[in-house]
Amino acid sequence: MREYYSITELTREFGISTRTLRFYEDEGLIHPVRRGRTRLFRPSDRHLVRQILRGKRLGFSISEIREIVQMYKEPPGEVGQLKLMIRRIEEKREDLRQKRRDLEETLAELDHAEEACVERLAELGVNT
Amino acid sequence: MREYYSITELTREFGISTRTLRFYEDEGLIHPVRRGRTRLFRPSDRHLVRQILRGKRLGFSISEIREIVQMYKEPPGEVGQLKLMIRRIEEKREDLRQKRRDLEETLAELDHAEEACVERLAELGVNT
DNA sequence: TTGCTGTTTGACTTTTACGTAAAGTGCGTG
DNA sequence: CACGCACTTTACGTAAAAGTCAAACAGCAA
Repeated sequence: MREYYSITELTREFGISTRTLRFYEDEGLIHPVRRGRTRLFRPSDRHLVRQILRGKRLGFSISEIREIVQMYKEPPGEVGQLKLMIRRIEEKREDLRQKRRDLEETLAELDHAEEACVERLAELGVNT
Repeated sequence: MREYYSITELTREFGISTRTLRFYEDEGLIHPVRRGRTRLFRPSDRHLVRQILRGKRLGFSISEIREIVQMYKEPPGEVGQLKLMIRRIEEKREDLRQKRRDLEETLAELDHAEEACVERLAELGVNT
C-alpha cells in the first residue's frame, strides 16, 4: 500500500483530468494533504475518488455524492444526528433500489431487442 | 387503452414540464402526431416517455437515451446494420452490467454504514 | 545555468438539460 | 363577442460539471 499518489498518477489510473480532481477538492469531496502547495493523495483519497466515480456512473450529482460519502464516514456522536443519518441512508437505499428496478427493466428490453435482431438475421439466412 | 394524451396529461402523469416534452421531441426522442399545431401523444409515445425517464434515472445522457430507444424499435433490414446493432446492444448491456456492479457495491456500503449507525445508537443505550 | 516536467491558481469557455418570458393560435362557454 | 384556457413557437437564460488556457513556480538532470 503506497503512502502517497501524485495528482497525475490518479488522473491516469481513473482516466480523469487534474481539473476534475481539483474540482472535487473545491467541492469538498476529497481533502488531499499538501507538501508545500503540491497535493498528495493518500490511499483513502484514492478510495474516495473510486467511490465518487461510482456515484457518477450511477447518475448521482455532485451534491448527492457529497451526501453519500458523508454516510461512509464515522457515524456522528449525537442521538438526533444518528437517527437523521439512518433516515437519510434509508432514502438513498430506496433511491438505489429504484435504479435497480430501472436497470433490470432496461436490461430485459435490451435482451429482447437483441433477440429480435438475431432472429431477423436467421430469417435472412445468416449463420450467427 | 386511450387513443391520445394531451401534453399536460403527460406532464401530470410523469411529473415533468411541457418544456421537457417539447425538448425531447426536438431531440428526436419522441414524435407525437399533430392535430393542427397541437401535439397528440399516442400510447406508444407515452411508453417512450416512460423509457426515457427510466434512462434518465440511470444517469444516461439524452444522446445515450436516443441510442437506446433506437434499439427498442424494429430491427433494421440489412445484414450489416443488424450486426452493428447487435454490437451496440451488447455494449449498452455491458454498460448496464457495470452500473449494476456499482449499484450493488454502493448498496453494500450503505448497508454497512447504517449498521454502524445502529450499533452506535445501541452503545448510547437507545432502544431502536 | 538552462531546460524539462509536473504542479499550482485563476479566469474564461463549453455542454447538457432544461427554465422562463414573450407573443400569438384555436376553441368551447357565458 | 369576449374570455379563459390549453397550446404553440421563438428566443434568451441558467446551473452543473467540468474543459481549456495562461502565467508562474519547484525540483531535478545535463
